[in-house]
Amino acid sequence: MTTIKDIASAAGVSVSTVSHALSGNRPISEPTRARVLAAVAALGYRPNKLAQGLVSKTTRSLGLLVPDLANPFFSAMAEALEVQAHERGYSVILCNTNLDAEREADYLDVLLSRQVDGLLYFPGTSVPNRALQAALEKQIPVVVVDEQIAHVPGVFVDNVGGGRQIGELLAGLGHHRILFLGGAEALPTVQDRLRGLRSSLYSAFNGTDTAVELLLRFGAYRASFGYETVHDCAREGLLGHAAVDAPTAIVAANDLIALGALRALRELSIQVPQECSLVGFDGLEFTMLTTPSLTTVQQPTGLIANSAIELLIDRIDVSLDHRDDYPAARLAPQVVHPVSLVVRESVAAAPGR
Amino acid sequence: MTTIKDIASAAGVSVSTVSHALSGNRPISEPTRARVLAAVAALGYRPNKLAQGLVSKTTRSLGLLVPDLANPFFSAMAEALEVQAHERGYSVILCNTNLDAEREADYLDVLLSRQVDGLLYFPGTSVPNRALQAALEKQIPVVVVDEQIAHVPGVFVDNVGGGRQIGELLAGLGHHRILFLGGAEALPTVQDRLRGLRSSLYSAFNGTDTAVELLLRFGAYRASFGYETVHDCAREGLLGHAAVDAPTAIVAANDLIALGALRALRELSIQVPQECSLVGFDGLEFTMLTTPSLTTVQQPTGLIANSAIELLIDRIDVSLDHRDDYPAARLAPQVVHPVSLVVRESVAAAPGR
DNA sequence: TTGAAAGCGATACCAG
DNA sequence: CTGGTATCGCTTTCAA
Repeated sequence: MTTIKDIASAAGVSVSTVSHALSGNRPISEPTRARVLAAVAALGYRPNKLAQGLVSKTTRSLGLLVPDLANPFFSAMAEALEVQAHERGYSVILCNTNLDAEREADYLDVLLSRQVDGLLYFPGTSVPNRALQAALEKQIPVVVVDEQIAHVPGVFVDNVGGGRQIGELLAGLGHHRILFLGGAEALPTVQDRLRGLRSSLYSAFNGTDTAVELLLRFGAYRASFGYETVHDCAREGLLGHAAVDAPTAIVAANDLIALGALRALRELSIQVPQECSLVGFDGLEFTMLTTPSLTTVQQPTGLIANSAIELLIDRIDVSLDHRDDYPAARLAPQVVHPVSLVVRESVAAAPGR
Repeated sequence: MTTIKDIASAAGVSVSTVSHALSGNRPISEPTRARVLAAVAALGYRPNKLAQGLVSKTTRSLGLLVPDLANPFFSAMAEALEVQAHERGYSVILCNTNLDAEREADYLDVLLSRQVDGLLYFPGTSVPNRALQAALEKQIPVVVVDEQIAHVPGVFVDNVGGGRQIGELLAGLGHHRILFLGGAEALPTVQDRLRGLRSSLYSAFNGTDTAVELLLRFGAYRASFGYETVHDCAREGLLGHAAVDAPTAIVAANDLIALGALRALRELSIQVPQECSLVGFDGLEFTMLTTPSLTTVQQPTGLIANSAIELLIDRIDVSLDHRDDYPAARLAPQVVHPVSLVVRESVAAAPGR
């Protein structure tokens, strides 16, 4: 392994000269710099980031805490975040928390001991995040992605607005009996999407003689939840051809749930969208490939990643500059991105209208 | 930030004692160790991995070079690999190469300067991997995942066998005109799957008066390729109700391609499986949720990840022990996992038989 | 414009 | 069983 000393002797200069020639932190005469650069190229020198980090107190690395890469939304976000980070010269340490508080705490330890400059944190769960709190106490820059947490900088989408758009679409088509398949009940994203849906439905039918009926089921952001719940509902007589007053539309809190529901509806021979409309959330790629293709709310993953990295790196820079009076700079900016409804085949007018 | 010195003074011992009390590298009297541990707990001390790595020449970190996390197979593998690595005390640095040789080289630089102990490498592309060669020359332990590369340790599946199982299933159902939708033509995984398919078809129909007709199309491991190619074929009169001697089955080189193909077939009103059977490869979760559900070859992602991490860590240990006579230990073990065909709704007997 | 030397936070060797 | 100290590879004053 070739070190800065090797370069120094090869170029016939001191190590400080080499260091400065490479960092540009002080003027170096052109001939000297050329000799250094030549030696670097000749010996294939690569500065040791560990040593650099040890003295500079900064590693240009970020920790990415994500609940579950098997969820395509998270893997899309992970990809986008990593690409953005790399463009700005940061490396990403990947951590699969599996929604497990113990694992989270564990990872936080590892990341801190690896001296990461900042944390990208996906809550994904509704339990009060001890790990997140610990990180904040350690004064390490954190950006929460995909969820709003008070007093913590974050990037997320207008989930209420997304829910509202769904509601407006469905109300306009005459749907007023709707089954909502949520993820975990306590999840803010689930609650927000539901809130938007509910409010737009109520205001749409306000003053008319049709009553809004919103049937709620909660579970998890997984296809199996959608699949099983639809079958459960059928078994309970809430859904199916024999059911009276069955919902005419199903709104899933994310695309995975919708996918599971779609499969179950097919098994129950319930025609989508003729007998029952179906809407997802996230805008995953596969939603355009299902049969029927899925109406969904598109999340701008690239933009989210963009703002998240920007926010985080800004905070890192701030905390570097104001190492002492850090609390003074303690703003908690929140970036909200709009979402857009993508209407596809899975939605039609309510039957009998 | 609290350092080992702080612990030493807090516990009233020397730094070496603290170090050894924590590492267990030499006997420490019980009372002393207790005092050290108490101080550690009290001050929330976490050893700085940078400093540790600088002296110990090992960082317990791995680089994961993956072409594209948007592909669910890769994200499933990434998740499994990271979980395994974490269980063994290793952190994973995520790198999205996007099949771009320049990015790969770039990442390799970063990873080397970060002193990773080893590399998990997904080729994903067929171009001769300069980055991989460079890594090998640097003597850094590498394990190639998902593809066999001569003289490089690797973990992959029996793609030929998977192709053969597909061929046997289809031949048994009377399919002898088959459209194969490959990924990139030069990809070994694509070639192997095709080879297995072809050989089993030929041997099944050998000696009969039915001729095997295998139509080949190559493109990329993406849904859009499957979608567009099926439409192209229809436009060319190779597929569709008007086509004479249209293939009775489509074999896609992976599940994404199959998903795209399924959608296109639906748009062409070609019934799957009554008019055309469809088979994928990878065994992604969504394949059981499509309509019809997809027959596919299941890859054991967990097992693959397991062997890959094991292989890599073994090699790391070896290269640590034999730092000098390393080439002597230069075996290139290759682990092959079997795959299993999962038969679902998308396959039926060839029409008219 | 350049060099010498003091650390960064840990490990491990050498004494005692 | 414990303590001092050189060292890892680099950045960064401080002097020249």
